[in-house]
Order: sequence, then C-alpha cells, then structure tokens
Amino acid sequence: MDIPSPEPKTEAIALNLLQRQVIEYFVDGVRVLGLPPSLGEIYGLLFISPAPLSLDDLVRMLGISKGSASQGLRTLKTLGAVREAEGNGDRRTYYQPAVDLKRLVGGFIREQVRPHLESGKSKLQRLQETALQDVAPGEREFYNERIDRLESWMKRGGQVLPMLQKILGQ
Amino acid sequence: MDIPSPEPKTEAIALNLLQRQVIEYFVDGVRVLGLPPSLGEIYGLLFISPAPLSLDDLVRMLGISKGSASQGLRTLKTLGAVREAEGNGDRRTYYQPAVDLKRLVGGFIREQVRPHLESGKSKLQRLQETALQDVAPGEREFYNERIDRLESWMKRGGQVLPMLQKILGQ
DNA sequence: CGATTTGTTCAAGTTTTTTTGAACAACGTA
DNA sequence: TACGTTGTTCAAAAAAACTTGAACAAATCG
Repeated sequence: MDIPSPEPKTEAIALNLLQRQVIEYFVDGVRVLGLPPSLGEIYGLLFISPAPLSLDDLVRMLGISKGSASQGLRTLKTLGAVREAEGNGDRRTYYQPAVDLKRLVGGFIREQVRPHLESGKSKLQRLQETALQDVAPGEREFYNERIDRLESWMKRGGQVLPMLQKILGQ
Repeated sequence: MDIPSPEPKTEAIALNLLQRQVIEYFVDGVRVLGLPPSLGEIYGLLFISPAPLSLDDLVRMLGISKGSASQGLRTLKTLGAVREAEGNGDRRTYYQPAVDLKRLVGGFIREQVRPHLESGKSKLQRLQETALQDVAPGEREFYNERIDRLESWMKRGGQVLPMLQKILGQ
C-alpha cells in the first residue's frame, strides 16, 4: 500500500516567483477583457517562458486540466494571441505567444468587438423597421430620436476601431 | 379564501415591444463591457422612457428586486451614466440617463479602465523591483525584455485613453 | 496492424457572479 | 413622536461562467 500522495493542489511547482507573478498579472488583465482566467494563465506562462511550451507543459506547470489547456489554446489561437512554433523535431505541438500589441489588439477587436458591433447594428435596423411600427404615431418622435442616437453611437464605434488599431500599431 | 394570484413572473407588463427590444439591446451591450445584466436593463429602460423614472418604477416595470434597482442605480451613477432629475414636485427621486457618448465613455474609462491600468503599472514596478531579483543573473536578460514590453504596453494604453475620449468627444 | 501518444469534446461538477428579499436606516408628515 | 414612504445593505438563494475529467478521435510508431 502506497503512501497516499499528499501532494497539495500546488500548481506551478516548476515556476519561479517572477513567472508566478506575471501569470497573476495576466489573469487580472484578461478579466478586464471579459476572458476567463485560464486564458490569462496560459498566455501569461507562454509570455514569460524563454522557450515554447507544449499543451502538456501547460497542464503540468499550471496544474490545470487538459481540457482547459486545449480550449484555452484554441481561443488564444483564434484571437491571434498564440501561434504554433515552427520546426521542433518532435511530434507534439509547441506554442509561442504573440507579443506585439498591434496584433493582440487587432485580434481582440476582430473577434470580440466587431461581431458585437455588427450584430448591434443589424438589431437596430430591425428595431427601426418592425418595433417602431407598433408605436402609436403620436409617440414616435421620442423613440425615433433615441434610436437615431443609438445608430450614431454604433457608427462612431465603427469609426474609432480602425483609428485605435492604427494608433497602437505604432 | 382568495384565488391564489397566478400572476406569472411577467416582467415588463407596462413596456411596449420597442422598449423591450431596446432593453434587450442594452443588456447585450453591457455584457460586452463586463457589467451585470441588471445595469443594462435599468439603463436601457431609462434610455427609452420619455420621462424620468423612480426606483419604484424600475422595480415594477422591469420586475426586478428593489435591491437590484438600488445597487444598479448606484453603479450607474458612479459611472456617470445616470443622474437624478431636477425639480419634480415629489418626495421620491427620479432618474434620467446620460445620453452623450463622451460622458458615457469617459465614465467607463475613469471607473473601470484607469484603475486597472494604474494598478497594473504599480504591480509591474514591484515585479521589476523584487521578483526579478530572485532570478539568476544569467537568466535575467529574457525576463527583463518581457517586463520592458509589458511596461511599454501600459504606457501605450495610458496614451491612447485620452485620445479615445477626444475622438469620441464629438 | 495494435499500441502509444497527443489532442478534442462535452456533460457534470465547481466556483464565481448576480439577484433577491427581509431587516433596517433615513426622512418627511401629521 | 408615531407612522408611512423611500431607499440601502447584506446574507443567502439562484443563475451563469468556468473547469474538470473521462471518453473518444487522430496521428505516429514499432
């Protein structure tokens, strides 16, 4: 009978203090963006690792499940925040972080911001076309004004995003 | 013995289709910003109501609890998204939405973005000062480069926010 | 081929966030 | 001062979001 491994759920056994703090930093960071903590852990560790890491490395070093690591990497890839490292003489895939702000911001805007902006615009259009019809003609003026305002907000948003990317693009 | 009120939890009895859809619109909108749905409901209803509403109006029209309404209004006030209406010959307070984008964006940046940016900066400083010391001198180069990069991100962020406000300002 | 390693999927479990509602404070009125 | 009304607070309930882990697919190796 073995001694039951008393191993606490210690993640990050292989990580130094600096790495743990940077990971913490990114966990906080991604929360602001409305992304799950695991994304911050994964990106953070990749960011502060001298060499590319495999999915299995992430699982071991962060103490997260294979499922989380797999899904997290997928999301990060679609965000353009992580890419597969080239030419490792090995079967498994290794991952590297994208580290230029332009690319990161661009990916976030493309995947998270634009879709909402677009769907917002079309919802507004439908609003205008159908829901507004059900309002008694006498009351329409106010509603019209407000919907116009919403539309101008969306438009402004659409104008600002490219500027933002340009500014950050440096 | 009364007939037990079969009243379904129907919210929004007094709202027309347009209003319900606009509220839905804002519920989605605030989610993107990482704010709770109730804020979207409250702001949305105020936005699409011809006249200011009281806390009690919000409770009845949205079918939410007094607690939610009270807390939601507080948050919206600190975000500068809602303000109390002046001079109603009445004891209770009535609320109006702020409807110019500049003010809304400004409030969000001030309350939600800046604090994170600031705390991020100071965390980085601590990182630099303490955690980096524990790294073996030979390995410092890589870590240094990455931390410098983080600092440049924060700096860029600090520069972009005012521009953003300016652009949206009109 | 069969065995082994690598990675994905998704239902169920866990954690976190949000909402509720009842107790209470504050204020005005009579 | 006693009473009704308005609004706040916060512990507990409910809902939503995230993570896990086991079953499975895909690819490689011997």
